[in-house]
Amino acid sequence: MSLVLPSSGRRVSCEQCPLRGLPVFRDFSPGELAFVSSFKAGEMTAEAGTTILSEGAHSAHLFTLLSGWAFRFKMLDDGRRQILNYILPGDLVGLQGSVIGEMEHSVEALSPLVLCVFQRDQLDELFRNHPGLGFDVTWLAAREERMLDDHLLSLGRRTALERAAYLLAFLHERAVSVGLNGGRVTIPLTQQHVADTLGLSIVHTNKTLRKLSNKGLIHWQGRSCEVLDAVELARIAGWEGPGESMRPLI
Amino acid sequence: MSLVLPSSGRRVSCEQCPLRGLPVFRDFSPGELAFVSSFKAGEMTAEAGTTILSEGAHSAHLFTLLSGWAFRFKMLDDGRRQILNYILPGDLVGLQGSVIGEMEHSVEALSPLVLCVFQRDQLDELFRNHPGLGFDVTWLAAREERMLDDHLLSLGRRTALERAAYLLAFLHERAVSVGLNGGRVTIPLTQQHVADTLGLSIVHTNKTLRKLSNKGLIHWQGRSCEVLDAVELARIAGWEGPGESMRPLI
DNA sequence: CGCTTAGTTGAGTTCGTTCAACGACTGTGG
DNA sequence: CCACAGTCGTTGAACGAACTCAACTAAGCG
Repeated sequence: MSLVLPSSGRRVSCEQCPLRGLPVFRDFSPGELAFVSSFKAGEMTAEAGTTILSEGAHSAHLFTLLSGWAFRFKMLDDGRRQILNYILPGDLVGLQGSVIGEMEHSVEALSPLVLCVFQRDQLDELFRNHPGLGFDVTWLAAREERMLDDHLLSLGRRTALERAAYLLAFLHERAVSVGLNGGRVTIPLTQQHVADTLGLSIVHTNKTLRKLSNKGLIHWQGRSCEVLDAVELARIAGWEGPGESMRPLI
Repeated sequence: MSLVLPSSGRRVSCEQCPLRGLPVFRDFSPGELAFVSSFKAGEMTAEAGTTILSEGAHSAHLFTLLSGWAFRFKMLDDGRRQILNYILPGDLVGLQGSVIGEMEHSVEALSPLVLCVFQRDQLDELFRNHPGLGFDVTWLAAREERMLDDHLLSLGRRTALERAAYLLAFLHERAVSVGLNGGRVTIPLTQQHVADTLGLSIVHTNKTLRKLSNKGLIHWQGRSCEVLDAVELARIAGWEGPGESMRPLI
């Protein structure tokens, strides 16, 4: 479980960023792109299982995930864990900590990661010289807020089966939007992660996933889940989908 | 249940704003204050029970709550309701809708409200001409995100009693921070609101609140709850508190 | 005075939990 | 190469927390 610290060597230039070409991300002006490029201090890689940021830390960095899957979580004193949201390519990581100060949640890698590293103290400059990008940061924060609203609705008012269906439809949709569908979508997590996301015990999570499996909607194997019928999952959950158009990529 | 639309008449000037003097709100520069003042298009009042913003709407306005209590919520098709968060004086209302476009939740008044009204399309100007205020908007979005993280932890991993204790300690703390403590703190909500916040049935909510009542931690009467021992409530919930210093007021 | 809303309480049921045991798979060291 | 431990997933059985149903009180309001 090693974590490679910010390297000066840059492998992916912002102009050539493989994410930027995706249809979900809005076009940036040359000026914006140049600033983001200069904002980028380097790259960081991390193995699966690594903790990227921990609760209580005052990180000097802000990240954008380039590739891989990660998740944010909080814990109670006695060890109970709640996964708050998942992080996919194109997502900002550590904004809360960068803006307010101390982190109040931790971030862990589900798969090997590559992250773009930004200096927290250059965020002021971003707001000062590129108001459009400042607005974009707010936009991304509002998007995260929306996802959390959806999760709250799920935890508070959906049954176990509906919750599981929602989560998998949600992750499927996000994966597809960033092009992680080589024919099929495979989500790299364990049933323990699902349990800690849905607020269920691991035993009942297993039985619930089995029901979805028996209906032919998902296929669980090893440490990952393949979504076979996202439309039916969304229908079971009564989930409308993200209703989201294009978004910025910083 | 009438809702008084934006009036040109301004009763409270930003410079004289009764909230601005509170110790939780950071000082603004004269320039910032002048801009916020010009940003303010008017005021709006609403009676308890009024819906301020509804899911699916494209509101041309953004608000800051001046006085009163409100809440954000979402509903499933069959009527199940989840309260997402509460809105207290000094909070921005409708930011998600203003930034992304369509509202994906509704907002309802718990008590009579007074709101400052801003024009959504002047938000660009705010980011362009006052980067510090732009940063502040992001700061407030990150703060909301934090509260939602806490709520998720609660719904996912706390017992009914812990959840209730957390909610009341949380609301108490927020009320105190904006000076709503005339000796004691009284929260204007019904047990149905508590149930829809905690993800519990109304019957079980009643029995849970009764336990807190029997311990002498709260006093329920009429359509409101008085918090008697916020420290013990926080201890039961295992809640650290908001860990929050000063914040901006827009 | 009847009507509505909010809160209360008991009884029985259901959903999700804990406890326990087991199989499949992976990596590791002798 | 095998023995072993560790992780992950699976299933049954018993238990408990939270649910639904139902009935009732108290307060507010026309």
